[in-house]
Amino acid sequence: MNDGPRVLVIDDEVQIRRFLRISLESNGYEVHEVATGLEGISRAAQLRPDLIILDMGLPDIDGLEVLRRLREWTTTPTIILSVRDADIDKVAALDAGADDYLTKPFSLEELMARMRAAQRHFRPLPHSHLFKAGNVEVDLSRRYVTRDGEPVKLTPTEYALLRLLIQHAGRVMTHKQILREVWGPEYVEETHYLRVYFAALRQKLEEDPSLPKLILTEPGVGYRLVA
Amino acid sequence: MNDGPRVLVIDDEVQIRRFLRISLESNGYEVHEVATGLEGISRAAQLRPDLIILDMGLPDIDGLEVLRRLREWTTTPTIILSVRDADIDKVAALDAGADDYLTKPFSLEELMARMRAAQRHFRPLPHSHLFKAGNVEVDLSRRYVTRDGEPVKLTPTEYALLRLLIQHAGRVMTHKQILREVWGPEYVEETHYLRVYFAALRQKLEEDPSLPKLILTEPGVGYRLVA
DNA sequence: AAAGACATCAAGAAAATATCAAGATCAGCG
DNA sequence: CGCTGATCTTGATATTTTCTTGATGTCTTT
Repeated sequence: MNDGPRVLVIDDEVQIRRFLRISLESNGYEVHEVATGLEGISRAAQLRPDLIILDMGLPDIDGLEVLRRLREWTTTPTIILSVRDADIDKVAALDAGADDYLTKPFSLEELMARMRAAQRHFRPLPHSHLFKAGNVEVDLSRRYVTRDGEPVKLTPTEYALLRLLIQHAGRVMTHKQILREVWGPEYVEETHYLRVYFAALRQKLEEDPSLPKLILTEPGVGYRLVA
Repeated sequence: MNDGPRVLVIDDEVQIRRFLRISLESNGYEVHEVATGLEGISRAAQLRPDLIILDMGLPDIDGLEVLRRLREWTTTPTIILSVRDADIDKVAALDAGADDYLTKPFSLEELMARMRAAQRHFRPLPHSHLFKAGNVEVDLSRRYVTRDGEPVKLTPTEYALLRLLIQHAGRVMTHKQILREVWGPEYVEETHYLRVYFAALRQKLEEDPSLPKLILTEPGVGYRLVA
């Protein structure tokens, strides 16, 4: 399993690591494990996990200290495992930035539910990816195109074409590249499509479609979108 | 005290409410309390608390149902209190969108630490429980829809569809996204459902259903609700 | 001036969407 | 238990949009 969310387990007990590896991997997680706090910190930096499971009783440095050091640079959701059930320990861990605190022994079901809950908090805000050139604006995250502030309607193919150009803005894309990306490898000879669809795009986006300033033709080579 | 974070306590036991009010107010929280689930939902909409503490055993509707109804329109951090310690209850609550789950009796210290942890997660989303566009208004907290001030009756599926669009107002939702969210992952191919139900929604909400101004079709892609 | 590459326009084909209505299912109720 | 009304599902058909294709015109280079 190396497709699901990446989990970093920091625990010195082999049995716990083994148990978590088997259980979580069979539930679609990609599990990485280390036995010490220092390893944990460096592994977290390198791995950029989606979730950290941190045992409080580590051989080298205190779990609380590991958590503090992690929180200096990352907000990755972190769930604490501990044998200690006292309030004061829970309070200390949560206030140091833990997202949740489970007392050993814990049930796998509860751990996984709390993992899902912790992960929900981490959803990165839907930053809208904006492209702007001249009087044309494209919001790739919303699939929304405007010209002079007015919404522009594009067909699926037109939009796919425009998006490809934006992703390579400023650079020339050859006929073959474009055809392969938008229509598929079996269409690389259909250069006529390009003429038809670029004409349509210019019609919808250019001030004067016969004197394009945004979508430029590179004769004999391909097309280019100004950056 | 009416300056700190606003907390809404939904619990039918007077002693618990009293205890929480005194304890939390003396720690700088602004505490509001209700005794039933339905009150809780409407109070949450009106008050916009920073945090909700929800008891699972309520006299009118099940706590889990209250949580689900809250999660239809708000992501306010919500901590569950319950007498039940079984995994299955915890898992159900956390998967329904709870941020944390405490078993009674609990310690005030731990509760407050978990409250602080839960609040850290809160990223206020630009969601309101009221949606308005054109002559249509939707109150998500009451599941109440009006057109020109007149109540509109929607079937459960129609409402689920509308709610999804509202939660993503202004951006295109693809056919698959909609089908997965409203009908479930096994329905992602049933694009015909979309036609039928969008027709019904337009019939009920649009001025002229054949010239929709609210629910727009993006051919080949999906649908979009105007923002 | 001719050839090759590109642009434009338009019409038929294909795909996607809208509409209408009948059968199936389900929940509440006498 | 069967009835009733509401909702969901399914199918048939109409309408709209998009894709594909061909014909024709223009520009540039040699």
